Amino acid sequence: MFVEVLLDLPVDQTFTYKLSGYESNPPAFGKRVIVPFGRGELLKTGIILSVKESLKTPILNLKEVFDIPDSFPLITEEILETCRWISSFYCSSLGEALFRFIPESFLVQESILVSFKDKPPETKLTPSEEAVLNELLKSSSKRLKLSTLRRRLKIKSLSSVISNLVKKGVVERLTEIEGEKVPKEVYLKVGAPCQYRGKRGRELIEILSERREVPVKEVKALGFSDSVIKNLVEKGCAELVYKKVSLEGREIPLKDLRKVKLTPSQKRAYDEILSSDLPFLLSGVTGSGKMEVYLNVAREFVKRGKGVIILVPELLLTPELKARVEAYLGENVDLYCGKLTPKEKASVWLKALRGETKVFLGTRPAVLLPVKNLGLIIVDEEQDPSYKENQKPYYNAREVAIKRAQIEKAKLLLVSATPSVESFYRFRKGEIGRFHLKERVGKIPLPVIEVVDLRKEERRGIFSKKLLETLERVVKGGRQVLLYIPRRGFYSTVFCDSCGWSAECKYCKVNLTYHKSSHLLICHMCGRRYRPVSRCPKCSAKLTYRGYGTERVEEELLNLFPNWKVVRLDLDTVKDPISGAKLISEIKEGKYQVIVGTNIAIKGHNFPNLSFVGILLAELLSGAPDYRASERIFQSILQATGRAGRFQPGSAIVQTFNPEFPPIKYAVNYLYDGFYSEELFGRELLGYPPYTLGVLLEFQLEKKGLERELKDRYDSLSTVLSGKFNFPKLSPAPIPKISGRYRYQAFITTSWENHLEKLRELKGKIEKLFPYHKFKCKIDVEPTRIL
DNA sequence: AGCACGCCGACT
DNA sequence: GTCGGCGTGCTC
Repeated sequence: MFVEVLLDLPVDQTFTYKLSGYESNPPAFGKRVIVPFGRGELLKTGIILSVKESLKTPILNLKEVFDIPDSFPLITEEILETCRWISSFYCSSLGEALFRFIPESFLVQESILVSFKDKPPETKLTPSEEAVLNELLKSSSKRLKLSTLRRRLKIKSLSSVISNLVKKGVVERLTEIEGEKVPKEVYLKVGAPCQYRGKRGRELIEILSERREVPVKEVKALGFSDSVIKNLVEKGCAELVYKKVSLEGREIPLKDLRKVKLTPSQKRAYDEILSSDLPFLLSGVTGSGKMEVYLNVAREFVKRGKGVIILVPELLLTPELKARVEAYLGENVDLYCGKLTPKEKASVWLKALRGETKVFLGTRPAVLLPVKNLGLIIVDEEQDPSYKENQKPYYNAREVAIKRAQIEKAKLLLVSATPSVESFYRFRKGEIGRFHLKERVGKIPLPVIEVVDLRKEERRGIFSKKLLETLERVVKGGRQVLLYIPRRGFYSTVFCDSCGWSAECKYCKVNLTYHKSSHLLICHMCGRRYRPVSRCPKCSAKLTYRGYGTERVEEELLNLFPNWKVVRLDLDTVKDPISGAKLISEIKEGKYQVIVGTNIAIKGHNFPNLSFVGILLAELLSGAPDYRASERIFQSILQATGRAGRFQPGSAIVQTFNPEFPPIKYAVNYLYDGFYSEELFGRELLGYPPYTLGVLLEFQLEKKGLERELKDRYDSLSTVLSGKFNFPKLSPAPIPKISGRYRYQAFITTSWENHLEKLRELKGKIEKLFPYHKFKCKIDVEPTRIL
């Protein structure tokens, strides 16, 4: 018998292995296989793509399968097909696409141990060989993992050094599979009847006697400590049961559903979503209750026995959201995101496979969970750029969700207060349905947004007089205020007014950001720190600090109003979800009057007492001067101002030097369709996405002096593919140097016609023209960041 | 991606 | 003369 195996390699190729004697655990599509690979005795984990009784064309030197660890497939045909699309659209290999989603604890981690044979070397050893031997002698077991040696010794071709040592008979290789097989789940059940004195212990016994077996995780979630469990087990009152996870699903009874009454327009949205055959875009102003609508849709699918995936852009939102979703659906919800431990990921993956959990809430990687009977994928905040993965494969989870829903014949629901231009374009073309909720729930009016022209208005520092008056009025009225700035740091740059010099990172050539609290200049690219300077090193004029971040706003505000309670919400104060959640609940309790925050502050939180939002400089919202600048300004203004007055009328002020700029004009007047129409018109005119498909090519030079050659090769690439892609001039990347490597880039575009074929050709040509050891080339299809 | 093989310069 | 640098091609 033969199996065709997919491995985690950057090549578009599968490998065939022979096998015999697997009657008890027959090979099948989707099961894992452990196979030897390469010249050494390296073992790798692969996925079986097909099983064959015989081969049409014989292959020489076939190797034998080492092991088939599972009795069930780990992936589905649909997941594989989605990965096929990911690999062709995002220009990666199939293996790279699939193995990015499979939890790493399912894979063989390390396979070679080196052990010292305790024999004096007969021949002379090279210095590297000596070093390896010394490390082995130091270790107590005289055994080391290859990865440990690599970490400690930093020898480049370590495996050849070891091969030589093996030849010289000093060292031997041992193979060991470390990769966790199916993780075991631990359950607790009642043991021999006994008198237990502790109060908590007796409570636990009572719970256990009601159910046969309870997962230990659940017991801990109920607030029983490790020591209680340990004591009970030691006394024999309870028993631990280790179970290898099986694919038999356990039915979990529905909890009581929370009754939700939809408003008439919410009900219309709900009905349209369910009756439409198309993927659907649910848009609506902030506070219009989009979540109630989509959770009701999800509930309907759960009732029909279907699985649901809800994608959110960031983890910070999820703990609060999980409780809310569970209350709505009366279902257990599992979280899934990159931050889980490998074991947790494996466990959630298996629960999805078994159908034990039906609803999953997660970030990017959750889009390919093997949910049993998948019926619905919801992409909340679909416009969010964090759906784009910035490692290979550079996929956008929203696009993968659309593709997967199509393959699985599942419903797709995009949700956003400020949809992406791409989604609006799809709606215009009739590819997706759309419902727009125009009003807030409870007839609370949208905040009135006032534009302040900074060229005309009287100012005190960074605040206009009008903004200050409003701030005072709102705070005195006992309400909260949010001042929104899209950056962190105190002053964004250190700039000389007389000669134009600015402080930049020596290695990254990016402007440094001054951080007042640590009194340091920090490079946000590589994290290097520098001492601040007070005089310009070029012309020795006194330096002006320009731009502003959250810290400066906080300080200037406290100078004007020393008694106010001000809180900063940015990456510096919200380092992890726990501290973030704490700050957020403090804000909700009314501990602060003013919130000075970056994007973190405006994502999905509802601060009930917040009634005023100030945007200090709308121009900053563009992020970078690329073709998406207008879109980002429009979205940010509506996202930020939408935080105001969720439960009682609120207002907002947008300060700008440029009040006539279309995205500002449309946003402050809530002219959604007007903005998207004008924006689409401009994109079409200039040949930008979504009318074209954009690909960002980024070249990294492995050493200096290759610029000429790179330019020549880029020219020949553009000649070979001239009819297929539109090639601009090659330009230095916005951050031209990262850790000593020079970077160049080009944003090329093409029509959507035959795009997969053209992308395949592009990838092939690039691999030929740009040898990897000289130029690292990143192909980023539909990038979210160009500058 | 790793890894080995093979081909060139600077060292005992 | 050999050690080790990097370029090239293969992995069932």
